[in-house]
Amino acid sequence: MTKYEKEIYDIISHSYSHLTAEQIYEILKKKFPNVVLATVYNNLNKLYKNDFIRKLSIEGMPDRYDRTERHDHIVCRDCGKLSDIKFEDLTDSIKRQFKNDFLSYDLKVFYICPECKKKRGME
Amino acid sequence: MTKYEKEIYDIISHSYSHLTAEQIYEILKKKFPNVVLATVYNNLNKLYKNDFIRKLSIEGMPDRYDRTERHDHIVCRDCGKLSDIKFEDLTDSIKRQFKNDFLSYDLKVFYICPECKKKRGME
DNA sequence: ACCTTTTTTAGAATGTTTCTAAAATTATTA
DNA sequence: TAATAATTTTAGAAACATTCTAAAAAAGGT
Repeated sequence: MTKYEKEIYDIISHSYSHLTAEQIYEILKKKFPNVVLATVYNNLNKLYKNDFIRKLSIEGMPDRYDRTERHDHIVCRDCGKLSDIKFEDLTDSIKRQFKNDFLSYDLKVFYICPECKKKRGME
Repeated sequence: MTKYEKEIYDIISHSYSHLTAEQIYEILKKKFPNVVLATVYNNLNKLYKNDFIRKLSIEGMPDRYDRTERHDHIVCRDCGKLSDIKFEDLTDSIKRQFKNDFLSYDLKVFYICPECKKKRGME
């Protein structure tokens, strides 16, 4: 792992906030003021390809990067707010159906977060 | 529902191929040569907000639109190819955990499709 | 030290999606 | 039905995220 790859990996694996490339870049700049956004993307892609990090695509927002430790997500359908949840582990069940022939899975539960419920006027 | 909203809804609900906005636009143009891509986006957003269609965000590809009928997806981690699968229904299970307070969920299973396996040289 | 490979940089380019303001259409009301 | 209001569509610009390209810098190997 190169310097930046390691740094970016550390940022993601110690964060619980599903950072965007831009946010990672901002964090990295504090320590390495000369680093460039393309470097962040390069290393994110490399880390993702090698399964060191997860990549989350939420409809209508930039991609977010996450630690690989098994957990699921709940997403507000109105504002896109993303939080961690831990739902039952489906690995074995999926393995059974696909005869081990899968890498990972991604479960997203959609809801309306309390703030957006207020906005919508549905208490 | 307006004319285009209805047309777009029909295209999506009769298709099993997870169309992009661009693809829907191309289909629509055959019947309405003057329609414009922004109209497609407007109506897709409206349909999505009102829960008439699903929206699928796959890492590194344009959003895709899908019928709401319950089913899941399997995605090739290398090329992004998307196919329908039907995994056990998790609705009740999630309902139990979230006390009915959720709208829907989205399960994506990642794998390497046969073509990409060949490319990678892993038969 | 020299050559090779990999990584980073800088900035342009690409692709998707949203935005804006005007025009067209549809619905409402008098 | 004419007048007005509200909604939808258009056209094109703009925004935003991400990738690409070529050169420079850094790291690795002999």
